[in-house]
Amino acid sequence: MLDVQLLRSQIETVAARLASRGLTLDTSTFAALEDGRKSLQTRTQELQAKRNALSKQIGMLKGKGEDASAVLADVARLGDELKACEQALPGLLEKMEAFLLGLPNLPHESVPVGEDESGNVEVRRWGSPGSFDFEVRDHVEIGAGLGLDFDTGARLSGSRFTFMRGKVARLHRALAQFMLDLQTGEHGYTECYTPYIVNRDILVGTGQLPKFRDDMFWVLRGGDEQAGEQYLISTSEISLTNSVRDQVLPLDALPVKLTAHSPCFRSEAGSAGRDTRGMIRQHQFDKVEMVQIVHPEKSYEALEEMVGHAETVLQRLGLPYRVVALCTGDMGFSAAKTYDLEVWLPAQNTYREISSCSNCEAFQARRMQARFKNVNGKNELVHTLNGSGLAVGRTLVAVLENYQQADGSVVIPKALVPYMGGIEVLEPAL
RNA sequence: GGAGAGGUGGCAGAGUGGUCGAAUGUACCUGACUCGAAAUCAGGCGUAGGUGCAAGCCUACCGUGGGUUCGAAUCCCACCCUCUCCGCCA
Repeated sequence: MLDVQLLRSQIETVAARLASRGLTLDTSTFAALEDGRKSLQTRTQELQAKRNALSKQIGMLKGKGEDASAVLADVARLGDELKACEQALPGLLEKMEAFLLGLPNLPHESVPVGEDESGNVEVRRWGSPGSFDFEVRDHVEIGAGLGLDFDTGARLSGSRFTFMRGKVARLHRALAQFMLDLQTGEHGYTECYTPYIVNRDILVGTGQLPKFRDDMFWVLRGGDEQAGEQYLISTSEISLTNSVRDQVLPLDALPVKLTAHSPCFRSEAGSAGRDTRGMIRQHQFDKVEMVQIVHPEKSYEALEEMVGHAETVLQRLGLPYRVVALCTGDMGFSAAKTYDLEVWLPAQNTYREISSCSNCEAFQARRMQARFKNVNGKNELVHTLNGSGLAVGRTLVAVLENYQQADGSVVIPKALVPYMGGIEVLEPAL
């Protein structure tokens, strides 16, 4: 959420910065809401102050045993207008809140301006795509003999679900374990296990709600028709970041660095027809997520660091990738700046997103009321960052495709061998 | 699921309709005393929001949401959470 003070004082600047994201700020709606809010709120508070003062008088008079009927009559005169104000104000404040909750974050000044992904800027490349002296197969073909079973996934749950058995299932687990060990053991993140089902407010905190409800899976508790719905997390960023909501952290607690391996559930509304083959785009996938809660002055430093943490995973696995700075038009709702990591997929002959690292600045912190005590002893909003380290399913795809052999086997990257119980090559069963 | 107890400021803990945003203790900060510290003494010390150049003034907040009342931490209703015991259960 943007700082409402900023909108009040510099609406044109805000509008210009949002325009770079392709969003037209409805300044007249804001102005109308703000005018209404200001007059109604000040009037309400004025009447409340009068009522409180008169009520105190009544208390004093009655305490002394004197007649209070005159004051009582004064208070009664406030009645109707006060009641009307107190009834109208919450609705107006909610409208204002809803307006603010629907606005995306302001892009950082260093973000390249662009309309869509074609405006993204490649920052660097690592590794070079391998050459194959045979026709490369995609992960669907390679995986078929290794236990990667899309038919069963579809039979159980429909499209965009995958069933894995045997060696591929183990490889999938090995990848997650390896990533988690790396981020906790070498990069200083605290391993977490979080709920996968969360309350509505939690999604408002990180920005999935109210605007992107269609992207979520939501659930109802058995037997209780009255209970509100809860949501399956679409990333553990949600539960990790919200772990500091409504908190005032001591200065020396920063930075908080958290990581978790979790499933992620996404309805992929609006993605019909995209990446329908294979496990690039699934309704359920695993991810090792990194989250940092940092001092506002350190957040851009932390972003660079976090990108490095994600890159390390790809480097240890020997997977070629590039780092891309997303442009204003391609960034996510909550982000002020985002780097994507794109891994080389030989079967697609292109780089595909495998990690996304974002600095959300105070955007989420303001929604969550996540603060720290600054050097002056004042409460100040933290900055939050999140990044994938990495998406496990897509990493599995990348390993299968980049390490495939002519005979259909797949060499296990050295870093994973210990996690595979010493297995160095996956041989197809068929 | 059943029975009971409870949710008040960083913590502890009072407050049962009227100058209560809340006693008191403790922690913390500032000052005094001290060579320094401890002890002691004095003062300060919640959050969000509105308004104002500012000092300040004002509003809301005692688990959450409603209600009664001129006035609610206090009374009423619903819900949530925590703890204890029992049942069930991976």
